[in-house]
Amino acid sequence: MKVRDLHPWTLTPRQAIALQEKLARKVVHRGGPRKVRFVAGVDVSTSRFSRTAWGGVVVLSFPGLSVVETRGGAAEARFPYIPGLLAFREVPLLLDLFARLRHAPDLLFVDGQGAAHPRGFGIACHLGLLLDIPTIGCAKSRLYGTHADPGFLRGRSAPLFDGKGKIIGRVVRTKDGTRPVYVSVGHKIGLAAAVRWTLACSGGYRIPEPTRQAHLFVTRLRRESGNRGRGEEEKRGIGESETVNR
DNA sequence: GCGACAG
DNA sequence: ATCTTGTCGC
Repeated sequence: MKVRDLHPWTLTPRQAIALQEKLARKVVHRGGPRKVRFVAGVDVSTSRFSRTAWGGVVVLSFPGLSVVETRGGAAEARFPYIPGLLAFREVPLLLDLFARLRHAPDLLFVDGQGAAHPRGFGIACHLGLLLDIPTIGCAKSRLYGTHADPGFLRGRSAPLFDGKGKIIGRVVRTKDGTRPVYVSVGHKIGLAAAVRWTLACSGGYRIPEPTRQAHLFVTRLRRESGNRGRGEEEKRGIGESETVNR
């Protein structure tokens, strides 16, 4: 039985919120990966003409940050995009892709929030909890919380506060002068470590390499497998690759 | 009631 | 996220 079979995905928004409140208590906001050999990134792209969603998982070596494996595919998104409930739309597809992965990531970057969420349970927490691995939520824009300007230079950051003065994440400048990214704890990692890993996995671009490679992969997958989407789902992943361990 | 609102 | 042409800056 696969992980997804243990989880009810066909929920109403109200039920989804109740589930988040329940699962949020199980998230671990401390620690971090001990030794990192593989870092992964995920991305999902949706069609405007149908409910088709293309997704991809890319595993990179660390500290080299070179791609060692890619898995991709398409499926029907069974839940609409609702701010705060993104996981219910993207996680099912991503779990299927992880089930086909040969390399087990030591750390995962998720394109979205972790604890910086209305109920402290963004998609990074959701994925981390179901996969039971350290995850970092690194979003391109804000969903929840308030903050000051982190400063112009790469490496600078500012705390992200919830409505009660509690720090739920950090706004991090990963590249001089570009818009900052929103970093928050996903699962099995602390905020300070999450920020350090984000910077350690960012090079000359604003987006951390794992997430950036996942986005590039999905864009390529979508282009090579014919766009559009309506009809046949469970499409094969094109351009998948793997590199034998060692 | 009005605005905010990951991807 | 998606769509879409040009354009501002290093």
